Amino acid sequence: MTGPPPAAILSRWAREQARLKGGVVREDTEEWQKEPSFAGLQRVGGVDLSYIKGDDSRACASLVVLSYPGLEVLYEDCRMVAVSAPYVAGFLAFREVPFLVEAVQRLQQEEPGLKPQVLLVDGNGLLHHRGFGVACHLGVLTDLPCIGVAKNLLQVDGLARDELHREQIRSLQREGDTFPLTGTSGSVLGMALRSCNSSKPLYISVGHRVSLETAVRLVQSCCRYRIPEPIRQADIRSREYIRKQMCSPVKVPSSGPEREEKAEVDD
DNA sequence: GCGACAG
DNA sequence: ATCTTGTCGC
Repeated sequence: MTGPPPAAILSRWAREQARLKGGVVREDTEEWQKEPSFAGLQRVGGVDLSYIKGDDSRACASLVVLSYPGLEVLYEDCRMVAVSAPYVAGFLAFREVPFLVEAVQRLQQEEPGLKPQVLLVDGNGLLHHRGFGVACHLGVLTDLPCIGVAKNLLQVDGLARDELHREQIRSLQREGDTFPLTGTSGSVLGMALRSCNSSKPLYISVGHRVSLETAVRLVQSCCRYRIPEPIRQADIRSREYIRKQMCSPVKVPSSGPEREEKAEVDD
């Protein structure tokens, strides 16, 4: 039984986003953001969740912090989590954000000195049905500068994967080339970025406390491959964590060769 | 009404 | 997100 959630649930979620939306800041708020080469920026974070093929209840949430501009991993946190909310386009935050907030809180408590100065988030920020994607959601809840990095275009406000869009993608010749994602409403919701020699661009949008211009430049400067290193490392580590877990011994609760020393608690 | 729809 | 091997190229 994997049907779409009741409209009432989605409505409640939408209201929750509307409540939080007032907290989004779309301008640069840190000094390093105003420096030509981001002088003063030393740590960039990345978050991601990886799922198990046949299991829609568990996933691995990971948070990594990389040095900047060296892009070496300084901190890693992978943890199995019990996902409850289903995946519904436009409501990704409700599925993934709780575990990411927990990871950020753990980091603040255990290694406060490694707190990232900016976080790259898998998904969109302002480029969203209600102008409040997962990158905004996480940004408001943690008050960390956040940037939305999506691998596919979310079709919203007239934006579509149509022939015009494909033509615009073809126009991105060199890495670093971009074109604005302007909705029917007239506002620029994000930017398509050719982050490397891949014909497939990244879709960058403001999450929290970062301007779109800074977001694009920063993501570009974190790319060794198409996916910016912080997100790529979080992705690699979370799927590796799951791969190992699937090779580990299976625990069977009520059967098995040896189950005799168990002191059964009967009423 | 139907289809499209980040991860 | 995940299912999936080799393979062509720098």
